[in-house]
Amino acid sequence: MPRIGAEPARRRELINAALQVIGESGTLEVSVKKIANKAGMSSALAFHYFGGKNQIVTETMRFLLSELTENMRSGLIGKSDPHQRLEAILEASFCASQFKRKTVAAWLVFYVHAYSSKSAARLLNIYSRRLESNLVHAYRQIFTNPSRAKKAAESTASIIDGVFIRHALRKSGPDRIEAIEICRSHIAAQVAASPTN
Amino acid sequence: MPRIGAEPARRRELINAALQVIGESGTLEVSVKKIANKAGMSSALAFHYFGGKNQIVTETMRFLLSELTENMRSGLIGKSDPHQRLEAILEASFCASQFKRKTVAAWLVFYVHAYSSKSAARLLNIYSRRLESNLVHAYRQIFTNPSRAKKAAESTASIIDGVFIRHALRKSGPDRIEAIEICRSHIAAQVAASPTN
Amino acid sequence: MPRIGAEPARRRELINAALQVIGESGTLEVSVKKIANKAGMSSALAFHYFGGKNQIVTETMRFLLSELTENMRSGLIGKSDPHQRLEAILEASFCASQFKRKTVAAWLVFYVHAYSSKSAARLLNIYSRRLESNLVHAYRQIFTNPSRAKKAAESTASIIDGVFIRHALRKSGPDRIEAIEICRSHIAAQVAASPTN
Amino acid sequence: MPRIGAEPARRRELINAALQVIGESGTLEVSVKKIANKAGMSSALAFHYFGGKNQIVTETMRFLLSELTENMRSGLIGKSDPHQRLEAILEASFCASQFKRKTVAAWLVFYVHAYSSKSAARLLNIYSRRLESNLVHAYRQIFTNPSRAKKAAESTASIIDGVFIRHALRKSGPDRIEAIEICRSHIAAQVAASPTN
DNA sequence: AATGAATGAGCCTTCATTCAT
DNA sequence: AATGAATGAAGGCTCATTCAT
Repeated sequence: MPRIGAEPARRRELINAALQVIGESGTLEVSVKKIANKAGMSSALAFHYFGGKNQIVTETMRFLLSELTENMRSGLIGKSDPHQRLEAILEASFCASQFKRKTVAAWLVFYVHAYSSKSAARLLNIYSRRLESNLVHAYRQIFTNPSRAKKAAESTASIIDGVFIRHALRKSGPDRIEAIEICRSHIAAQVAASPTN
Repeated sequence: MPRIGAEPARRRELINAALQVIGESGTLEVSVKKIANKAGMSSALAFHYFGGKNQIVTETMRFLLSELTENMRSGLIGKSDPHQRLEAILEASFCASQFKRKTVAAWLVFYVHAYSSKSAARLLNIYSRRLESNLVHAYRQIFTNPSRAKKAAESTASIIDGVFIRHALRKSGPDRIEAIEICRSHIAAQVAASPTN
Repeated sequence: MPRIGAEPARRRELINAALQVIGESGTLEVSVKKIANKAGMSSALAFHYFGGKNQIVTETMRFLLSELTENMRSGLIGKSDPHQRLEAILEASFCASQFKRKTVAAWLVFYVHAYSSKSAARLLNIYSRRLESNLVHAYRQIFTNPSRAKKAAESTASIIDGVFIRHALRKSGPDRIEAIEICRSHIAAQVAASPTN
Repeated sequence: MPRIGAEPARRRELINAALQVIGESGTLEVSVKKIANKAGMSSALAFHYFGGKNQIVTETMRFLLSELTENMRSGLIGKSDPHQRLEAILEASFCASQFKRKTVAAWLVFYVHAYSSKSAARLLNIYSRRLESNLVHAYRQIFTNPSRAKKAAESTASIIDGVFIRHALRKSGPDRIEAIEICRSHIAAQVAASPTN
């Protein structure tokens, strides 16, 4: 997790601007100039700080993921009950600060970008594995069968992603309550369906 | 060199090429020239047939969706048992011909594109509503409570999308058996969890 | 004067279409396709008939000029009085059929085109000399001094062109009555100013 | 390589180059690249400074007109005698610096361009009205009848334009002495023809 | 630290033109 | 006679990137 706070404020402004612009346009096809100008600086300065468009994109993605990771970490602290932990994971995944239309759109853009960008894939992978590990860990305490736990984790990760992507495309903007509810009931169904495992 | 009456064939070739190129690159940022060349023609001809890059993209998307729709339609024909229908929906959603890495990637690209393109959103919407209507219809026969059916449909649609997107990013390429299995078990859990509804 | 009547009707239609399109757009930057389509044929056929865009333009210009020339010729026939002849020249120059906004615009376009096109310059030159010769001939009968006649002719040709161009740019469309009146009074002033010459 | 604070100079160079290129070719169909290269810079820089080809053209036209306007203004300063003023208008209209073949050609091109371009028409209109107002003002002091003055102004403006356009197309290049002489004698004839008005 | 100057590369698109049918 | 197929060339414009100041 890069400590962005330690970087000059200008980098933060730029990352924020990138998030805005990418989120608004739903594309990575945004010019560095547009991002830099939104951050109130010249594009040359953006290059000075980041070295290139790729890096701006990568750092912006890293920032988004690190926020999510931090949310999850802090939400899980001190909770040992698996159900509580699953709930915390949902809360973090759809946390109000991130589950806004523009942010979700940026998320999606990065998600797809990972398909063709190695560095983006790496970043996403780290986050993805952490989420899965948290899920597996929780489900292990619920299902005695490890393979069952693994499957439940995979399935839960899938529905989180699915709900995410579907809500991103809604004109009305995503509704986090509803999103969480869908995932929560998925978890409940999973558990209920295999009571003795 | 000019082949007469070649319009339909040429358009198909172009759409195929677009699918390839977009699927390979995971982006809409591909030049018309690249697509046209892959289809064995000059970019000028591509413009002659489609009128512009947007139309190429739109038509390609339409093609993908129409294939999916057709798969679903033919898979559902003559099945009245709701469980069979749900299974058919899964089969169609992850049908072997479409659930290939490149196709899935193209799918994803279009999916995201719909965020910023009105015509893409419209196309996606039509397909999306059809899927949902099929799901709701099936669940209505399983759950007496209509609201329960609606929720199950939404949840199932979500997990299908989630599994789709997750498998798209796998280096190893998507595994349709596994994908279907995850969704199938989600459906089973839904049903098992609310036996009396 | 090319006998256009002897050419296939298709050429005529094409020339007419070119006149329309050029007159409407006020530019030679119109595609052959647009012209051909306006004439109800494919651009390939236009090429078949004319061999190239340049020829289409040249022939169209030739047509316009030949019409003008014919008007002038028939208007002058049988008139020997110089004042009557000058009046006939004005009538022909601003003849109702040609002095329409679109036609005048096409005229202008060709006029400017002559600056950079040899063939256009040649055509214009022929017409220009004929007009001048007609003017000089008339003025010779009015002014005994040949140099005075030459000057009057040049001056009259100038004001005809000037009135033409100014009326071309009017939003309200050119007004031939007014145009002729200006030229007529110019002629009168010329004559009145040198009564004894 | 970058010169700092070069914007105004660069714009001027570009405008000059545009004038050259347009004047040489007698057409607006000149690529921005050609203009920019003539000005010793890349086309991208031209776009950077002007934003588009249209603006380059418009600014070039504006420059030409402003020069003409300035010539007229300074030529009229301190002159109150109407005949002197008319003479000054002619001098300015055919001032040596502007009445060169290439400049006149550019003028013509812009003139015709005004037919299809709103912004060009606007620019031309401003200049045109100023010229007319100057002419009317002078003739009002010569003719007591205002309608007579108005007609004389219109007629003079016409002959100026006509002489301009005719001289533009001469291979030998325009001859300002002769041009002025024609207009001068037109004015004289006007005045002589209506001595008591 | 910060920016305007500057450009090469590339993209979408149009067009005149040719050719086989 | 007539046209769709096909393309090379060119044009306007954008953009990531570099550099001097």
